[in-house]
Amino acid sequence: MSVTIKELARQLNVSPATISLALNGDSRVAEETSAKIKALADELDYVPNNFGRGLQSRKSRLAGYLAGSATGSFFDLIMQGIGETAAAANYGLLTGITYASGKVDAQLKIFIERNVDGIIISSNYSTHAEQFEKVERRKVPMVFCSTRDSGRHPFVITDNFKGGQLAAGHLISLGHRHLACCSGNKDRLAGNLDVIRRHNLPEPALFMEGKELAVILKANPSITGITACSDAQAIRVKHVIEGLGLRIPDDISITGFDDMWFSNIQEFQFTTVAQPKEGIGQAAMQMLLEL
Amino acid sequence: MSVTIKELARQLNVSPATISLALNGDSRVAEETSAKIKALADELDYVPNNFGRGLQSRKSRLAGYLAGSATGSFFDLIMQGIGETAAAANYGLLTGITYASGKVDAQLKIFIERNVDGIIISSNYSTHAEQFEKVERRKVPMVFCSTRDSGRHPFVITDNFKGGQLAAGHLISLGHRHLACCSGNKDRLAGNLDVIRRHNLPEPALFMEGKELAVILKANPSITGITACSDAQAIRVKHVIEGLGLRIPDDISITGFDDMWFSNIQEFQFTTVAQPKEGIGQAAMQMLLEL
DNA sequence: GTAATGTATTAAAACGTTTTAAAGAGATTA
DNA sequence: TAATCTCTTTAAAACGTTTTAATACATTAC
Repeated sequence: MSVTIKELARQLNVSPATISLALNGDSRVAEETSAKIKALADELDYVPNNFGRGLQSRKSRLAGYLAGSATGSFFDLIMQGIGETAAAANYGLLTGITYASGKVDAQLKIFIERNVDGIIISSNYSTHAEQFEKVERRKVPMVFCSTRDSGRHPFVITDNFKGGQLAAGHLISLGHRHLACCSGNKDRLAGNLDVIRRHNLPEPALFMEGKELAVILKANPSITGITACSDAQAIRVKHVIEGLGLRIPDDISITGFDDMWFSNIQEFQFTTVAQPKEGIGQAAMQMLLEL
Repeated sequence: MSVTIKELARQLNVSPATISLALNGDSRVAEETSAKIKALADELDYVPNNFGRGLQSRKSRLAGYLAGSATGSFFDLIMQGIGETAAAANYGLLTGITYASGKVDAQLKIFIERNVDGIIISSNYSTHAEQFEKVERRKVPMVFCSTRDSGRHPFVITDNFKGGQLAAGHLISLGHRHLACCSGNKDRLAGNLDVIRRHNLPEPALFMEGKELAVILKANPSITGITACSDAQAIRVKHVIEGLGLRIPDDISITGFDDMWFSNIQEFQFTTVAQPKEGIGQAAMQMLLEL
């Protein structure tokens, strides 16, 4: 039973309308009255009731974030970025972790029922096209985040091509001439190849997983640099290499691709291409706010 | 401009009250009428407006989760557990990541303004006692999660003593007789000691960080088992050991303590004491629901 | 045939805010 | 003195739901 506008009005012998106007900084209300009202509101720790307010304004000042998983330290930082930007704009962030895709529907329903003003989605459009169309029909703005979408919605993603360029470029600048590249991400690989070709270096060997890599390394001792396509893979690669009796970074250098918070544990001894995950989240939320 | 109860009422030539009762499964409304109403609601994709509803019921069906950080892969799984349980109960989960403690206040305010029905907190009570007292005064239920609190609130934490017993017990069962134990967590260390003494084994060496450990290991070659007090530390310990020319697990075994999702990457070659983080989150949310 | 009981529906109020149009009080101008 | 203007305040309606007490009608009991 918290204090309401009516209560303030009663205590100050003034109408509820005046209270509302004053607290919203409307210039029509006299300086003196306004000051009195704000003082009392402060004293009684008045907090506007979002139900009443929302009913009128049709805005919940709530955003939803739908992610497949909270773990893997990828989405979490993105979420942190989103949350930060949301909070700065006085928005609450409703999160839906749908590690099982059967829950997408349920989560979206929860979002809709709470009248979220917009939704950020880190999940493929196509996988849940039907559900997302339902959201569209309700005219709830959506922004896709670190996923490409149907083309109808704004989205924010990492520039993987550039990331690939950075990774290969780093190894080349260390003096490596012959590389092995993970072919797991098309754009990153394209970035790798672009730089390698610009430097007129030999075509890199391509691999997908550890076993394959071991074979390649044995057959091509000239390979001294490896671009993994995630940090998790970099760790596996490191293990394979050590298993072959080679040392890092003396014999071979590795680059990862920033998907984990722990890649800055220096003991891992590999360089990673940073993804500005918080920045991605911030950008996504900013976009949403502008809709 | 979505469809409202009034619209349904208009189309069916029935009063809004009847619609409300029918959709809430009140037994007073006739079977036939109820069926008709539900059918139309379905067809028009009616979703009750939470503002109107909340205004009346004073319930938002929203819970808040306040955590210091989304990263480190500790809170994220807890959050997942909370979110899962919340969703199952048709609750939305509002998350506040306050990596900078200056934001605790702002986040709590956002929660309060959205009329959350309860808050789960993974943060020390004492650090923000003043803010939490404000929440208490508003009679918003709080549950503390993986943190001990003032004593006035329910809380859920891992049984660290038992975890310590498990870690030391595991090493002993592998045949290790002389251990080094991390003294970073009081309860876990007590668990370690308890098991060691029960087995009448020599007192373990205590350490806090890597450098210290290196000295200890050089001085005590009989030490072959190490209990680290987190997985992150286990990795650092591993690096120290390898730096001394010892091999894992041939020469020395390590146990970690589950704080990261990646401890199941088998290349790390250490055993970790699992914390049921999702379970912790689920339990916390369950508690909150019961308040 | 009247009264008591039961069933299905509804009118109206309430929840807390914002907004619009109007009212009231002075001051200024015609 | 009346008409106009400015400045401040307010009454009332609206937003969408739930709930309470009332109503209308049919059935059963006496």
